[in-house]
Amino acid sequence: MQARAEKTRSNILKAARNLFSEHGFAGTSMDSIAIAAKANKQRIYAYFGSKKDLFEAVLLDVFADSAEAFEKFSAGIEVGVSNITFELSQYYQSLHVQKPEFQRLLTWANLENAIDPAVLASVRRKENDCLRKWFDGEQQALRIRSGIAFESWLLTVMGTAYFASSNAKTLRNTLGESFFSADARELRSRDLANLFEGKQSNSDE
Amino acid sequence: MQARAEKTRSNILKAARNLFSEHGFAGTSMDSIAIAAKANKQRIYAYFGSKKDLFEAVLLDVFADSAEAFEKFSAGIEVGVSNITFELSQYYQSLHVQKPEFQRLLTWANLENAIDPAVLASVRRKENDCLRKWFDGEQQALRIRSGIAFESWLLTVMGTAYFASSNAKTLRNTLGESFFSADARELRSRDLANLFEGKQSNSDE
DNA sequence: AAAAAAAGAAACTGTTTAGTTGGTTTTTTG
DNA sequence: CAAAAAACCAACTAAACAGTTTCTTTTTTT
Repeated sequence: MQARAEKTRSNILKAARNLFSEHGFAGTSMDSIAIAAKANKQRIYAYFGSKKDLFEAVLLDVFADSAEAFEKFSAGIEVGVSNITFELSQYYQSLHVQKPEFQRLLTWANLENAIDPAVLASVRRKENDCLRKWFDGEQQALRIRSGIAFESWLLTVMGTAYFASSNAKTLRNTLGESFFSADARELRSRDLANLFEGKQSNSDE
Repeated sequence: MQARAEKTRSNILKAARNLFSEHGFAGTSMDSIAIAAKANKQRIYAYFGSKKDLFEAVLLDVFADSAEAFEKFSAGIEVGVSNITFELSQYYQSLHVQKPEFQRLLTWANLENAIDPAVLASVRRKENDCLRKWFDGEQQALRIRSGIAFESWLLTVMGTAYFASSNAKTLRNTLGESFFSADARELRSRDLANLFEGKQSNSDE
């Protein structure tokens, strides 16, 4: 494939990512993608085969970007020094703010059943293993309280970030605009870190 | 409106709710709704005007059901006796399991920008006020630790339930099937309650 | 300059879609 | 039973859609 062809392909992929993330699979037409990519509709079919295949290609592209972002993030983490819960919460929250199309696309794909579990597994595995290792280490070092399951921790940190972004309109209305400032985000990350911090309070019930 | 007409209208609304929640606004055709409702397509337009209007009617219907469910839940809460965090977490999680179309429809509507903020505000206000009252009371009674913002608490409890349901396919893959058992849900609720319980650990940093 | 790869323009097929219309049948109600 | 409300049937319009085809133009490579 020549350089020009590569450029056209990537233009199409980028346009498709924008439009699919904005309007979903059913809500996006191939014509609109061609126009947005400033390319010929024929080229889309030449490079991607079908609308469905194009959507999958977009998903894979997003997965790759998402994995790359996590690589960068994890490279900056100093185990034993960084507050993992705080940093992770900040990371997920800022990801949702800076790359909203990641979450939108994933959400569309989830709703539309467009995610191939096998593909996803291989993508998530690496990130998940890293997180589990961190969590176990922190919990053993008593920097994360005992008696809390990894799944609860992960779900809480990812879930709050995801929920805040996914239901932004709802929350803006009930909790106010200030809810979405960087300061408010940091406060939430700190609250989360605080919750999971240190030893156990009382285990029996 | 006669009884028969009422029945037809409600059949259409129910079919529309199912299909919209399954395939989204763009992914659902009026013909398919008519067939599912075992009604004439014309009747849909007679009762609801347009596809968009029908979608909004479905949303309002879901909001009403959702508010009713919360009413029932809150009636069973004994302030000072129940563990609010635990009960609320259980409530939201079971709601997502038992009425998955609530969350699916809300998610579609969020993605498709189909929610009228003004309408939503009035719906959420009541529930939100109740939750805030509960939270403040519990925090003052030292049953929820101090130094944690209401928003963090709410986001955590609602967010984890929402995230687990929204990304079920993803999580089933990375965390396994057992993640979705009633026992696992209860464990998560208990973990959450545990996190927010009691006094403060250490506030300065 | 010649050959080949890449891209464009534009019309086309066949299907699906939202929404409409007009005539007929069924059900309810007075 | 008769009027009126409710529902059905089925064909229709006009636009949008995924995907194809044919032919021409531009760009790159040798």
